[in-house]
Amino acid sequence: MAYWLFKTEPAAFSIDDLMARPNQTEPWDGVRNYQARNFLRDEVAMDDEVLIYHSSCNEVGVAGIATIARAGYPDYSQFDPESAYFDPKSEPDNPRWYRVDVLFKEKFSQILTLKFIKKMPEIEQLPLVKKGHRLSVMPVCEKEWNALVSAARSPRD
DNA sequence: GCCAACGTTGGC
DNA sequence: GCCAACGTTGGC
Repeated sequence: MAYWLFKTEPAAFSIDDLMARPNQTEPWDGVRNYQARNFLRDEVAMDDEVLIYHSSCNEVGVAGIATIARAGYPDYSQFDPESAYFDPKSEPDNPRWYRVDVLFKEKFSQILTLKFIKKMPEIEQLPLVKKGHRLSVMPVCEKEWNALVSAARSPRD
């Protein structure tokens, strides 16, 4: 069992959108970064747990938890010329981009803000807090996962 | 909207 | 294989 953090812009897709989906499940598509792709294709596994992180919005931070309902498989949007994620250089017999399915698990009553996370002493290696990081799918170690989840569930100012 | 940091592209 | 130019990310 591994832990992850996935970023999303809530204006496009938020934890509330995931909660409202039929079966509360959604394909996590549109990831177009090779390092993130490698995680989705090779490492993210069924039943892994995922922090859903809201970026580029009013309240930047971790909004809730999802689990992996399906491990990596080709992201069909890369072959759809109508899609914003269309990639003309990707070949159907050798897909360049992968996605997973996520299942809603929990919405925190309060966003665990990036500002708060940066002040947590337990958070040392999470790529999120490194300067200039741009990774949209990243691993979270167990110690940091536990610290983040317990902070997110605790009342704070 | 700004802009620093970063990843990707493509000419050589 | 180098590296400048370009496009994107993402916090503020």
